[in-house]
Amino acid sequence: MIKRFSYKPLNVAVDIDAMRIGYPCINRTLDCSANKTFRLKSYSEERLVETVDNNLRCLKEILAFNVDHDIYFFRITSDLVPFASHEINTFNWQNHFSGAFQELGDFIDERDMRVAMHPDQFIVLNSIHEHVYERSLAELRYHAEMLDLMHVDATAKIQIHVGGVYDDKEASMERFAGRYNELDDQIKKRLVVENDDVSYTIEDCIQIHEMTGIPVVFDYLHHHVKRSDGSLNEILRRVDATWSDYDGLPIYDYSSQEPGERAGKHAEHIDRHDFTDFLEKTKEHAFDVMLEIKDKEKSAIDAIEAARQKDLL
DNA sequence: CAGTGTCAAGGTGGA
DNA sequence: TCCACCTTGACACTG
Repeated sequence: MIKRFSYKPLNVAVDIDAMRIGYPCINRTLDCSANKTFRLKSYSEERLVETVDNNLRCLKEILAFNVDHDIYFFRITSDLVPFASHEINTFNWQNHFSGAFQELGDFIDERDMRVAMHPDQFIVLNSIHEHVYERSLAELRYHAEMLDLMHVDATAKIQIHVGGVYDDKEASMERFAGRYNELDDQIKKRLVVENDDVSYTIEDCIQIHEMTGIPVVFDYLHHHVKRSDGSLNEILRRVDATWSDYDGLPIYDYSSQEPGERAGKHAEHIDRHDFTDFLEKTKEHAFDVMLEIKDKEKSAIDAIEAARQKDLL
C-alpha cells in the first residue's frame, strides 16, 4: 500500500497514511440538520440569523460525529447560509458569524479533516446568459468567502461542472476557460471542475485543465455513464497530474449504481464489493474519495470498514 | 397534525 | 414548444 500525504497550511507534508473517505452535506443519524432554510417569502433578518445559528451548530455536531467515526472528509452544504448571494440579503453575515466560522475551521484544521463544497446546478460559469453568469459568480463568491472565514487552506475545494453546451461544445469550453481565467484568486484557488453524466467527459475536463490549470475532480459513476476512451488508470494518471501540492490530494467522487434504475442513478446504500473493487483498481493513485450515496454516513462507515477488512485503507 | 405541492436560481432531451 | 428530470430535503400551506 502506498503512503498517502496531506498538506498542512504550513506547507509541510504530513504523513497520514490513509486516504480520507467522506460523504456529502447531510447526516441522517443525527437529529440535527445544517441545511435548514426557509422560503424567500418568509425572509427576515431575524429568520436568517436564527437559521444560520442552527446550521452552524449542526455542522459542528456533524463534524464531531464524523471524527468519532473516522470520517475525515465532508462536503459542506451550500444551504448553510440561506439566500447568501440573493439580493434580498443585505445582512453582513460574514461579519456576524465570523467567530463561529473560525471556530469550525479550527476544529477542521486541528483534526486534519478536509472539507469541500459543491454548488448546485444553477451555477453555470459558461452560461450564454449574462445574468446567469453574474448570479453564478455571486454564488461562487459566497462559497469562497465562507471557506475563507473558516481559514481552511486551499485544499478545501469548490467543485462545479463545466456547464451548458448550447449546441457548440468547443465554444462553450472556451467560454468556461476565458471566464475561469478572469476570476480573482479568492475563487480561483478553490475552484475545481468535475465530469458530468450528460455533456462533459473527463477528457473534456482535462482539456479545460490544459487551457486554465484548473484541477479536475474525477466522478466514477458519471464516467461509467458517459465514458471517454482510454484505460481507467491512464485517465486517472492524467487527472492526478492536474493537482498540485497546494491543492492537496485529488478528489474522486464515487457512487454505486442503483440496481435496476436509470444509468447514473445513485444507490440507496453502498455496494461494498463494488467499492473495494474500485479501490483495488485505483490502488496506484493517492486521493480522497467522496461517497455520493443516499444513506450518507451509513455508507461511509460501511465503506471504511470494508476497505479496512481488505487492507485497502 | 398529517399529507403534499412547491421552492431563487439552469440545461438537456424526449414528447 | 413544453415539461419531466436531475437530486433532495424540507418548508409551509391545505384539509
